[in-house]
Amino acid sequence: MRSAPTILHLDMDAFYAAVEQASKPSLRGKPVIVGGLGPRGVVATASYEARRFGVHSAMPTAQARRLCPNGAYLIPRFTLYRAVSDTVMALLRELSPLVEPLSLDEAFVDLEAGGVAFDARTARATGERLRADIMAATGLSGSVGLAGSKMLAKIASEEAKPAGLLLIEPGTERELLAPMSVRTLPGVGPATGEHLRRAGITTVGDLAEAGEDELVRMVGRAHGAGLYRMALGLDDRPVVAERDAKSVSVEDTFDVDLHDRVRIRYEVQRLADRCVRRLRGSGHSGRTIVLKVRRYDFSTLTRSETLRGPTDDPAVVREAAARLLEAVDTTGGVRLLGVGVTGLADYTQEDLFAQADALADAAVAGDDPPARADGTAPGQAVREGAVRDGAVGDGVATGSGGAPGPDETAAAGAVAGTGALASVVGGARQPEPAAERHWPAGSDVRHAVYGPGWVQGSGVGRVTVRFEGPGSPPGRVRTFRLDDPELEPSEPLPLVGEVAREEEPPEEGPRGGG
DNA sequence: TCTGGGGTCCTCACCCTC
DNA sequence: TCTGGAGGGTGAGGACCC
Repeated sequence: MRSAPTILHLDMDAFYAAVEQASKPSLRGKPVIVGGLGPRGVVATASYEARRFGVHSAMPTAQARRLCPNGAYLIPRFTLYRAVSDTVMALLRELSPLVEPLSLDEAFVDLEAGGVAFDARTARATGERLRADIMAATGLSGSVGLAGSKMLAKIASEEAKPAGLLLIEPGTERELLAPMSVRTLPGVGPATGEHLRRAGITTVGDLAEAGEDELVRMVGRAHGAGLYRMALGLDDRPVVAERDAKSVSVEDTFDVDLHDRVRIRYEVQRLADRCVRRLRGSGHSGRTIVLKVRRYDFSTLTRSETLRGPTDDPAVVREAAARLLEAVDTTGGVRLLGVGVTGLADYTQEDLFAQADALADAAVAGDDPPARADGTAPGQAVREGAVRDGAVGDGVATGSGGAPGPDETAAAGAVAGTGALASVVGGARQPEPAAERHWPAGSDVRHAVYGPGWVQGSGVGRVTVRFEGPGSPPGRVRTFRLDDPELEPSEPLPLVGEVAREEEPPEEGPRGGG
């Protein structure tokens, strides 16, 4: 615990939704919900306007739609969020070399290590300047908490929301914390909160009064001791700039439960490949392979297998995942499958995917994907978008605000999400000749005549586009055929500063175009 | 129409070795 | 040779976070 408030916690306000409002002028001041749009999607972020209707993070999107039927429901655009986040993190690194990002929209900064704050006054001035700099650079607001420890700085930024700054003077912690709910403390979620409530402990003050022994008895050694220290306002965790990843995993929730064992095996193989791609992308190999299965009743089980040594060989991970699957009863249906690797080590081998592809090309008939549950030809809808970009929600953002198109309906029983499609016929990928293009709500597009815009909704063979950008006034809406050749997916426009370069040919969009 | 995705950390059970 | 405890590795699951 430091004697000066030199730990800063920044939390961007309703980040994803705020970025969407900044880039889509017609949504400013309106309820915006970003998340999975499929039947099993959940809300990632809701704008403050949407929160007034009771919509919040982690709520099923279907429930959000009932509470706020007139909100704008958009898929997440992680490429843009990452770019904005990079800008914000760069501003934080100007304050100190010790910056610990927690996510795209949150970070701790050790101001003392940057030599910019030694007392409350300079810390506060630094925080205010940071908020102004972020607003100037991105057009977005963030909340700042300042305190002598990470826990208190985080609590302070939460209390300061939205668009505020709160400094907790060292020495006032216990008094400040005492009346707060136990749920304020990091690590106290619904289960622990309920556990404590049943014992009559509802505030941080109650926690401190209960004593360490009692808390350890109730919630376990590590958690109990940690809770007691936090209740006293004690937290000496340092700000850590770099953290090593401990595991890599991918998972998909399916719009409709899978029952066909052959299909389930096939999905596990695909997930294993995606997982290894990500593993290799991060420069790691790993020793323990984990299979995750969530069944029709939402019960979740994991099975794992530890190898003799670390691997990043897709064939090895595929085989291990397949072995693990054999030990799992999937009767009744499966709503989610996941494959992960833990026990990471720092190395990768040669491009084993290229080798595997070469082998597959040489023996085309050897590894046919299974027939789809709806009876269509094997492998007609293999999602490529997910492989290219492991974005959250890729597997769940099926709906697009309107009625599902024919392809969506056809795929519903087989493939969650209908991103860019490619054919795999007899093992060789071919272009999808007749695939209907998919326009997820919120995605960026460019029209040859009307310029840049975003998809407001699609369905019944039509896509509705609003033509506007971050710097423009609210734009007009136009409707096109789904296969309009003048409409293309495009990259997001920057929020502030750099003027969009007109008429530069758009690169292949993150969701492809078929 | 309930409940995503990618993580971390902790606890407990079980097995094996010393 | 048998037994019991300590401790590490492994596997499974729960809770939590953003």
